[in-house]
Amino acid sequence: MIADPQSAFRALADPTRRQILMMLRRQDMTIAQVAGNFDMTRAAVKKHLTVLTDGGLVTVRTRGRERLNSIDPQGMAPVRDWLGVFDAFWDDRLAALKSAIEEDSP
Amino acid sequence: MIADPQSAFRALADPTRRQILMMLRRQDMTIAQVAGNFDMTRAAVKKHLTVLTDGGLVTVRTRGRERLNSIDPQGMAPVRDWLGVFDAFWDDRLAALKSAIEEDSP
DNA sequence: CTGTTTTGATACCATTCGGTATCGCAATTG
DNA sequence: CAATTGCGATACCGAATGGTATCAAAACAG
Repeated sequence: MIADPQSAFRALADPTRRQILMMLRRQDMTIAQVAGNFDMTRAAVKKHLTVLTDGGLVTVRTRGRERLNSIDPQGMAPVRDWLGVFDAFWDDRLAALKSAIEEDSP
Repeated sequence: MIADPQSAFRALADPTRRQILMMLRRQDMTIAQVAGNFDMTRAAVKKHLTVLTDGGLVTVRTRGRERLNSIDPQGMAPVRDWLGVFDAFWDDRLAALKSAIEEDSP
C-alpha cells in the first residue's frame, strides 16, 4: 500500500510552490526570506508553505522566534511511487510496439 | 532546457484525472466509456480529458464517430525531469545525514 | 431521409484557490 | 518595562476550478 499522493500532487501543482522548493533546495529559509524573493506578501507565502507542509514536502523547525523551513527528503516518495506505476506501462507499450514490428518483418 | 511542466502538474493534481490515467493504462477508451466508470456526467469527464490532453498526458484519435483517448508515453517526461532535480538533493541530504550519524557514534 | 448515438461547446452555479489587509501573540532588544 | 521583529490567524476579494444542464453537429443504422 502506498501513501495517498493527493496532498503532494496538490502542493506541486502551483508554480510558486515549485519555485519555493527549488529555493529551499539550496538552503533552509524563514518565511520572510522566502517572501523576499517573491513579489507577494508574507501571508501569501505562508499559505504556500502550509500547503507544502501539508503535502509532506516541507518541514518546519523553530529556532528562537524564527521558523526555518526545509525540504523533507521523504516527501516526494508518494509522488514517485505513483508515477512509478507508469514505468511498467511504458515498458509494456514499447514491448508491444517491438513485437508488432518483429511480426511485421519476418 | 526542459519543457514547462506546469500543465502536466496541473493535470496530475486532480484525483479523478489520475484515476482516468490509471484506467487508460489498461486500454484506450472513449469519453462515454470513461464516464461509465464515474458518478459524473460525460461533460465533466470531457473537461478532465481536455486538461489531460493540454498537459500532454493523453492523446486523442478519431475512429468513425468515436474519439479514442490513450496515454501519451512521453507526457510525463517534463514531470519526471523536474522531479529529477531533487534526486541529487536527496542523495546529498542522506549522505549528510549518514555522516552526521557516523560522527555521532564512534 | 429519419432517427439514434457519440461527441463538442456553451452558459451557468457552488466551491476552492491565490492573494491582500489586518489583527494579535511570542521572542528578542534597548 | 517598552519597542521592535518575526510569525500565525482570520476575514475578505476576484479568479479559477469542478460540476451540471442543455443545445448543436457529425457519423452510422434503418
